[in-house]
Amino acid sequence: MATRTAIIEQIYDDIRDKILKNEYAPGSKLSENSLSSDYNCSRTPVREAIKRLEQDGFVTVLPQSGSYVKELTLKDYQHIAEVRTYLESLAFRLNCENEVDIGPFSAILDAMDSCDMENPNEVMTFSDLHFQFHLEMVKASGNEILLTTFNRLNLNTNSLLFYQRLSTQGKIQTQEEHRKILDFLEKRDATRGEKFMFAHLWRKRNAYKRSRV
Amino acid sequence: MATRTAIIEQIYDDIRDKILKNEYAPGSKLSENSLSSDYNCSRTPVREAIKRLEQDGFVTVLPQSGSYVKELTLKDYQHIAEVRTYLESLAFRLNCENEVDIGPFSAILDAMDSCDMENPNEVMTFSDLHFQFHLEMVKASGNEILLTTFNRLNLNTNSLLFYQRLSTQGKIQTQEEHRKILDFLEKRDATRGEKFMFAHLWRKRNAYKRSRV
DNA sequence: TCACTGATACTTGTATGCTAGTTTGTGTTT
DNA sequence: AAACACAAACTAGCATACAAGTATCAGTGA
Repeated sequence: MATRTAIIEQIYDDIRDKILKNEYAPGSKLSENSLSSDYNCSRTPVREAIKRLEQDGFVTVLPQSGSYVKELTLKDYQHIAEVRTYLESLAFRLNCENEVDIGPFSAILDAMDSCDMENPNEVMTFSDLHFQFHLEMVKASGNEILLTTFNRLNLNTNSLLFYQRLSTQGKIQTQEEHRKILDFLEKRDATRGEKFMFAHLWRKRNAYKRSRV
Repeated sequence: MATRTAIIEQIYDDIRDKILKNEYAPGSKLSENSLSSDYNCSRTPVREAIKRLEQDGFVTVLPQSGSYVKELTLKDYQHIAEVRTYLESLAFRLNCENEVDIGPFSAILDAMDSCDMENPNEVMTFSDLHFQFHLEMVKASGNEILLTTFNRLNLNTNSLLFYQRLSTQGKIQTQEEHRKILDFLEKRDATRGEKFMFAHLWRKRNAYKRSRV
């Protein structure tokens, strides 16, 4: 089977994950040599993985110099938020049309509810679940191209935490919105639900836009 | 400078172009060997280009077997049309916000007007310009991530021509809609314009959806 | 005639070597 | 001490060699 080609995939996913989780900090170097020894393989698969990451905007490659984790500007974050808003609005509409089961979504929201926002660890869990909720929305749509497109957006931890209200009060407000989104989804109210989903995400985009110095 | 790495870029663009223009037919084989002799280089750059094309959904790579131009199903076309609709709606909104100059757009529409739809050659030109119009809309937005995302959609000739009304009558109707879009853009009427742009594109999506057999 | 088997010629996957450009650090000069 | 120049060490770009899986086709058996 196609187990061989999975090496590149695995390296790509791994590095991407570490970038999104800020384990590889923006600006830090990704050397083909050191990575190839990390993964116990030659430079070739590492190289292809880095090329893919470059294509997706996670990495900047300077020829004959090195590959570096991309440092995103506020403008980049704004642009990503804009695209994201529209992609997720589409996802919501498709989910209404497909009459998807809201069970999995409810489960995530319930798990988020039980996070204690005074405990930093659980705040982290809350953020992870928050992203899960949105990712699930895209996955459920059944549009593979939409999912691929969404996954290529550099939605790293920094971008996700930006202007997030991580207090207990903030959690309550966020969850209220999420439950409202789920209500619209349950009622298959694409028009009003999409509008609400749009507003939910576009607000963040506007935060990026305003915070330009 | 970074002239070396441009080889991959060039090969990628070239193959992508040929796929979009149906010069490489869906299902046809893209051998690394024959391509590397075509471009007078080794397999390495060709290979990286193909990997990128695979990532973008233009090519299917079967391990130890070969790379093939992806054969898109109606469902794929539908999915692409869905994503496209939302991306271009975003582009329109951004163009309103940025108060872009409608001059270049008018120029394209004028050129389209002068195409004789009884002449197959000019029908081709009309289609090219039609795509240009939509691409320009995305380019003008100033959102690089949006542009990259849009370019990665497999909007090939087949998909673009599908259910296109290529008669003189069809041209008139299409152009009316385009001029209306431009009107909204000139008035910076993001809300109503976006709605119109959305309908303009979503109709095509629905055509794909209905034509499922 | 058909079904199966096996060898062969293909394909891509991976490793490695070489080249050319960039960075860095050291030693010299002022 | 500071600035410059040069050399050495590092980087990725690309070519090539080998490994391993896949498809094809001829030949043999029934």
